Amino acid sequence: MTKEKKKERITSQKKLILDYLRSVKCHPSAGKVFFEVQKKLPRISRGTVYRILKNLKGKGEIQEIPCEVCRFDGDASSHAHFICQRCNKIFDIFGVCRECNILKRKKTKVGVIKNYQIHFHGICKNC
Amino acid sequence: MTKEKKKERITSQKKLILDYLRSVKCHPSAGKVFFEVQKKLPRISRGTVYRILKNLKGKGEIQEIPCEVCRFDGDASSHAHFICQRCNKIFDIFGVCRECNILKRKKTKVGVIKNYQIHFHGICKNC
DNA sequence: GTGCCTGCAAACATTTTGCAAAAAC
DNA sequence: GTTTTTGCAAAATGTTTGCAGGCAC
Repeated sequence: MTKEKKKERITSQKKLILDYLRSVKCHPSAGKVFFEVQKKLPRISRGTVYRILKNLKGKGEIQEIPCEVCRFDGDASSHAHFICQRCNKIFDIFGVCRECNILKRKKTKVGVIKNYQIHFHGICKNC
Repeated sequence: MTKEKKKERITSQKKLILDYLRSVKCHPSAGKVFFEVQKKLPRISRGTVYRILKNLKGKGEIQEIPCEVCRFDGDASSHAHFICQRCNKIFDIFGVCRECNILKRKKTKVGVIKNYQIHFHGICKNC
């Protein structure tokens, strides 16, 4: 009863940001998203980008990768990331952790797990 | 030859911060570290805390847990963290991922893994 | 005494917010 | 027409940095 207040609207800004994140293999920061999206929508503002990213993350459509400065991934599935300590590039690694997938959605001693993230740190093959 | 320039000094600030992180079970943010350490060393500055935390992390003596706002853990071993989405508390989970331990220090397609972090997100038993 | 480390304060980067105007429905 | 969303700019937050003086060695 207290929920059906507002219904969300589809705007060009939202579509553009989600399309951008889905289309790109890199893992851009909020600033990078703003910079790229601005090319197509010059009047978009930084605040809007932050609001939309937060909104998409809240709906589980994208995921946030917290590192030095947060990065975003258009693929919201639970996969691992390899973060290069030298160049800061982020690579996807799929199918790494069977045990974590088993734990997911189970009760642990500390609480109920909804999601997980794995970050590997090291030096990438280009560096 | 290019390395042996400076030799590091042991200061009361460094000792205090490391002792604090090692003695505490919570996973404090930089701000919290400053606040707590300030109780014993009223003249310490925020800049010093940030510098020392970065230094300790660089030496692998502590680890940084990147989430909304970075948190630190006096235990630098590769163990998992459970982060409550409601109260933001962080819990340690040990011995979770055998597969990740095997991957560690091995070459993968993307590069050499030195370390990893696993973050579980969910609702803790208190919430 | 030498040179690294600290305290301070200012600078910087990133993210959030209030509000009026614009856009979606 | 109503209500959500945006753009703007200011503010809040978190972190880094330059420099002079202090402290470890």
